[in-house]
Amino acid sequence: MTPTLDQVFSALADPTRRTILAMLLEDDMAVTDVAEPFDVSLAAISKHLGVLTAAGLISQEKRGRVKWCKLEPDALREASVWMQGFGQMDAIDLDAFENFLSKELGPSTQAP
Amino acid sequence: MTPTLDQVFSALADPTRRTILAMLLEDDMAVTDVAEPFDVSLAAISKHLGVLTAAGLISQEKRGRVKWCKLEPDALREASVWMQGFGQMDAIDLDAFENFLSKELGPSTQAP
DNA sequence: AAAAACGTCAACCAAATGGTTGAATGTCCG
DNA sequence: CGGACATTCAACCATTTGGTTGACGTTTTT
Repeated sequence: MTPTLDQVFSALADPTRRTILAMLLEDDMAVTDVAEPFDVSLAAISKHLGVLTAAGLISQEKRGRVKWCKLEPDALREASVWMQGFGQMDAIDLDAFENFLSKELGPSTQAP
Repeated sequence: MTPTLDQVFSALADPTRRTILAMLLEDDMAVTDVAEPFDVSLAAISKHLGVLTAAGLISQEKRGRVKWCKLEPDALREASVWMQGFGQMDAIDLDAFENFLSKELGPSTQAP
């Protein structure tokens, strides 16, 4: 089931979860190691990881007794595109945008 | 007080609020007019607008008995930058962008 | 085999969220 | 002035959220 914008944005709304994502930017991590720097229980972190997984922002793979957490940055794309619709054009690839425009406004599709 | 990433992302996590933002993309609107298409009470919409204002995503200016709501897209920048840190966002998904244009702005919108 | 490590589950709790209704406030108009 | 309109406030309710603790099932280590 593809995650919704609701899931992605509300997953990002929690500072603990954003920190976890930033940690995973460095490297894949086991659940216990993700939990280590935080001042909450392992179970709480396990729940956060469940939310991030449901939102598609990370994936989890169990190898032996260790469950590895891996960042899935592609899940941010849909949300990023939504935001860019509000004028954050400096954030997008202008070449790709021009390419899009020339395709849309090309000779055969030009509005009368 | 500058809004936090928490406030921005959790404001964006609600579909009603995202729809309101998309409506304000077209034009400034009065609270009553914002509420009109939704199937909830005016008070509920008023609360949503309060959340959006606290997040800095809109501003509200009272002129006479009418309170005008105006999109403040700059508030998205901080959140957008945070997401950019996760990479692979530079090549915008053109299909998704087109989808945004047609879905959020509506088919009646015409290019100038 | 027993112990330790890894992680989740279940039950519970407090606080936040999104919704309702009805009264209250302010403003325009006849 | 008095009424209609625009918006918020206050009190309330159900659900969700983020947290806890302790028990539990697996896998590794000794």
